[in-house]
Amino acid sequence: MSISDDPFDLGREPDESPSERPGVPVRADAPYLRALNDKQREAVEAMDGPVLVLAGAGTGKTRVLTTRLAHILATRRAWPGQILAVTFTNKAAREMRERIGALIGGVVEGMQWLGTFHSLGAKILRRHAELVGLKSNFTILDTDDQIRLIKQVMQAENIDEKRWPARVFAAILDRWKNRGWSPEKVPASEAEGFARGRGIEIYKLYQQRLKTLNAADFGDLLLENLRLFQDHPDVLADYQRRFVYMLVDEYQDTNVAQYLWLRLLAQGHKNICCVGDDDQSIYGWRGAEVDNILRFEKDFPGAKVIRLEQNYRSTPEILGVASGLISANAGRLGKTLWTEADKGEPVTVMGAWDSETEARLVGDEIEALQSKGRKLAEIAILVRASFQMREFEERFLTLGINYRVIGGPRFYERMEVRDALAYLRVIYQEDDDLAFERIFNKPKRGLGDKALLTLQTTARSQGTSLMGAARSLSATDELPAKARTVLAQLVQSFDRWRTAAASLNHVDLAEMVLDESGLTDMWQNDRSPDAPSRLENLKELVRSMEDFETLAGFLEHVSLVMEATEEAGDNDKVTLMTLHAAKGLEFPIVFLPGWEEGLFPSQRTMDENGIAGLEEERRLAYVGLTRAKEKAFILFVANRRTHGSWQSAIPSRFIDELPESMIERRMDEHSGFSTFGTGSRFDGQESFTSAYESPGWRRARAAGGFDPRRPVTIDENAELVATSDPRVASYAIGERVFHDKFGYGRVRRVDGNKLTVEFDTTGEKRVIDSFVKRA
DNA sequence: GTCCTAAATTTTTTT
DNA sequence: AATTTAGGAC
Repeated sequence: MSISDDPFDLGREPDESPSERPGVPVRADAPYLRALNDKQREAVEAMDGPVLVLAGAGTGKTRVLTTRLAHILATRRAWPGQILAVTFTNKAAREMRERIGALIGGVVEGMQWLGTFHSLGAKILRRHAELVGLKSNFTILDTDDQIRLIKQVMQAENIDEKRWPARVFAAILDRWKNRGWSPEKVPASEAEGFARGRGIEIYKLYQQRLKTLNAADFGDLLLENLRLFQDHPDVLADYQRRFVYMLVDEYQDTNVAQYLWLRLLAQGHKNICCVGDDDQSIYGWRGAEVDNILRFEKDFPGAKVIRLEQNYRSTPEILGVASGLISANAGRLGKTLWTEADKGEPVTVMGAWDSETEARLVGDEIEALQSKGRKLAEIAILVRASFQMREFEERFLTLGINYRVIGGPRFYERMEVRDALAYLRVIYQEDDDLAFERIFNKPKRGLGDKALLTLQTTARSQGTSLMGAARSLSATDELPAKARTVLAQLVQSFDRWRTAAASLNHVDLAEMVLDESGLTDMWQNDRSPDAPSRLENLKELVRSMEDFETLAGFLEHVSLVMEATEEAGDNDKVTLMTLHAAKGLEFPIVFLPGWEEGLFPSQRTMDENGIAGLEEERRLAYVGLTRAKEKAFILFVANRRTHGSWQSAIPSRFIDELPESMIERRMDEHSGFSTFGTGSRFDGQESFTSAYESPGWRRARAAGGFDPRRPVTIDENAELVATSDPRVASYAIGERVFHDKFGYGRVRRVDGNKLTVEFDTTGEKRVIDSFVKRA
């Protein structure tokens, strides 16, 4: 086999040593290199040995990553199949694939090792599944399955679920796995807190159950890789040889398990390039260790560290405000972002009376921007927590502003979709008891807890799966005749579907299963108002399967990606999402609402992680600000509703940390603040500050000795709250009303301030009277 | 075994 | 406030 002239030739053995492919000198004026600045270029051309690129927000990180990949390929230092490129999210992986594709064309198809940690971990695990006690078609459990399984284990161990909830243990287990701890490695001190120190025991039993179910959870995708590499050095050596170059995106977000995985794999060629920004580390709650980035030079001796500090995204004002904010953090590697961009507008800080007003202000501002010719697609609203989205949605519906929510409730998590998927999972992998359990009486077949218990006992005594137990039980008389018949029918159906799966394509199979299982009928006969949309979702599920070659591929996608394929049509819409979801994106105009103590920074994070938690929140604020290219708005309110009751709030400490010279403070005149202050913001700087000194807030501070971390519920404000909520006269039964979200409807029942309304489109709902208007 | 009512829980962020 | 879960009645 001779080396082809085409540097992107795919027909190469991936195991060739790099020496067989001498690098081809690339002209210094190669177009893709010319487009880079000096630092970026240095990062692209530093090919040998470990490299750490500290890339500040907006400094062209993705461009460096993709160009570096293209450069490796163009200089023939490695074939596409010899490059491991790993990202944190599916979105990032997709984007990288697209951008490399744009740079080098179809060769990107050969990059079979570009993906998220989890998808690559799963890929490797499937290849060697038998070495860790799994079969290659193992199921990947999601959090829901995981909790159900933990619950079962704990039940069998007679652990009081009330006292020690399974979901709590799931979180602990997740943390352990993120740290790379197998049951033997969990320090005893860690396990003391849960179920009188029986945590490790539960962990072990849980892992045993996973093996019998032929399943792995998210953490296992990496942990089992580590075990595989440790127990089978030959397998590890193979991958070490294979991955000539390694690239890691968002390195600051890696957890210990991922770090160990990378370190093992990098020992071969040692050509590992990690790109990250310690100031954008926002996943500590999920096990990310900023330490990984801080100790890079220690772990990879001789590492070259390159800093990217020229920002191409934002105005000097936005950059200045963001830098000023983040400088309040202590543990940083330290970078100074600079820009050549022209002076822009200051960052606007706005206060509002309550969250409803906040949404109104943003809505008004958006309409103003629109009339200035800005597109809705240029605007994003980034919130700390998804519950904040509701009020914006309602406001936008009223104003007729188109919007899109990123990361809302996920398609594959809907009940009806999960049920359908469970059928497919059982067909594909018969030992998937969790899926079997989910649907063995869905639609209702007259099988219940008793039948399940018998199945489980039989399965355990025979050492088989529930399906196996069902099979043998249909031949004995342990179950009542009726249940036995029904069960036998179910087993028969699955046998039939499995046979069909061999010859039928997976889309037709899914249609057949939906039809014959009775799931479709079940929803067709359902009279509840959301039944039609559930049916529609099932259709959509079948449609989405068409994008995949095989059932296996589809199921893998569902468990690893969890998001439906994006809807077509790039309409002009405002984007509404969480700050976490916004990382890596940019928008000309960004709104950052909800900057109040307790919400942002989040009380819970501070309670759980103290100063470290606070610093992570601050980084989150930094991420939010640096998403903006031209203009950023920060908002806070004096009153926010949590769990139904109004709570007064004080502005986030982050607002005090913004450099005064680059911000503009603006009060909403109808917010109620203006009545406290000496005047509106428009005649001077100090009036705003005096709003902080308003009687309400002064009392708020006095009340709790001013603990800024804990918003105080102030009774003195009660009457003010009441005035913001004008009493609406009660409605009469039969009256026509209008609701922002549900549209027109007719009042059916009145319960104090709660109305039962039959909405024309969405059916009967219970709503609060102040949420509807007379039609 | 199914259906209804009462109570508990939720609001962080996600592979 | 709204949704999910548990328990009890039928």
